Amino acid sequence: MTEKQEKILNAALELFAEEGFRNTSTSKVAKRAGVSEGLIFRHFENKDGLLEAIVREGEERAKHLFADIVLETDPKEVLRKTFNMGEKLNKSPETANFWKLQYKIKWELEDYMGHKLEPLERALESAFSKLNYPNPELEARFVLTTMDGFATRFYLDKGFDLESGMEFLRSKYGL
Amino acid sequence: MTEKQEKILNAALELFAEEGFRNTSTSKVAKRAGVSEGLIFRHFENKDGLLEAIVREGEERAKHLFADIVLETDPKEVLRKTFNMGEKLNKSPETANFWKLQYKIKWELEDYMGHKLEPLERALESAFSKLNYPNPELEARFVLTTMDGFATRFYLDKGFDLESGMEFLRSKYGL
DNA sequence: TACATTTGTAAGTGATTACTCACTTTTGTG
DNA sequence: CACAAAAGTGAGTAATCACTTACAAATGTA
Repeated sequence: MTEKQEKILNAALELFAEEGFRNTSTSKVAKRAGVSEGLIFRHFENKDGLLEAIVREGEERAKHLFADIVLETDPKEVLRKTFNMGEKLNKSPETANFWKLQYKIKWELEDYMGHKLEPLERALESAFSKLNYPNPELEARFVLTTMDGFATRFYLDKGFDLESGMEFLRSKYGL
Repeated sequence: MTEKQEKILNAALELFAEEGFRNTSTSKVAKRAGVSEGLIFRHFENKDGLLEAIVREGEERAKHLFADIVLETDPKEVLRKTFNMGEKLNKSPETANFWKLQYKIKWELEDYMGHKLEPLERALESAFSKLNYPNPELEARFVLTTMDGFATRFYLDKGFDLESGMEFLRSKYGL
C-alpha cells in the first residue's frame, strides 16, 4: 500500500467513525487525506471500495487480537485473556476509533460479521467444555454477546466504564 | 396527529429502519407516504424533526414496555418479566422494525439514550438488592447491557435466536 | 354565507453528491 | 537515456439533496 493510499484510508477511517459512512463525502475524505478526490477512485474504485478495505482491515486486526487466545490451552487462561480484551480495544485513540467504526459499520451494512468472531467463539466453547459447564456452546455465545453489549455501550455512552464491566465478568466466572 | 402526519411518520420509520436516516431522502419518504414533499416540512419543519418525532415515540413506547415491570414488587417476578421482554420486541413486523430502528438510530446520533432505560435499571437494582446480590447496581447494569447485546445481535444476525438467549439468562438467574 | 386559518401541492432553489475524464508528473525498467 | 506504466491532479458531469415559495383546496367558525 502506497503512502497516499494509507493517507486516504486513515482519513476515511476517521471520518466514517466520526460522521458515519453515508454522511461522509468523498471530497471530505480527499481533503483530510490531502490528495485530489480523483485519486480515491483510482485506488479504491468506489466509495464502497473504501468501506471494503476498512472491513478487511477489521478482519485482519481481529485475527491478530484473537491469535493469543485461540492458541491457549488452559481454559481459565482463555477466559482471562478474553476478558482482558477490553484494554486492547482502548490502547490509543486511533485504536479506539478503529473499533468503534467496526461496530458502527455493522448497522450501515446490516451485517453482524459474525465469522470474524468464530475462532474466538470456538476457543471459548472449548474452554467452557473443559471447565464442565453444562452448555459450552450457549455459554460461549453468551459471553461474546455480553461483551459486544459492553463494547457498544462503551462507544456510545461516554460515562461508561468498560473495565468495571470486564471486572464484573471476571468475578462472574470466578477469575 | 392528522392522518397524513401519521403516514409520513410511518413511512419515515420504515425507510430509516431499512436504509438508515442519512441515506433516506425526504423525497423517498414523501413518495412512500403518498404526500407531497413539502408537507413533510410543513409538519416536521426539518428532516431532523422527523427523527425527533421518532425518538420521542421510542421513549413513549419504552415507558409503556416497562410500566408493568417497574410496578412489580416481587423481585423474582421483576427478573422474569424483564427476561420476557424479548417476545414483546418481536410481536409484529412493525414492532420489530420499530425497535430495530431505535437501536440503529443510536449510532447515527452517537447517543446511548440511557435515560430511557433508567426506570427499568432501578427496578432491577431494587430486585437484586432484595435477592441479596452482593452488587445490585452492577448486576442491574450487567443484565441490561447483556440484553442490549442480545437485541443488537438479533436485529443484525438473521440466524440468531433471541428466545434461546433469554432462556439462557433465565437459567443463569435461577428462574 | 363570508372569511381566516390550516392543510396540501408542484415547481422550483442552490448546494452537494459520487464519479469521470483529459491531462501532467513520477516511477520503474530495458 | 528512452519510454511505458502507474500515480496523481483538477475541472468537469448529471443526479440528487434538503428545503422554499407561491398558490390552491379544505376546514373551522362567525
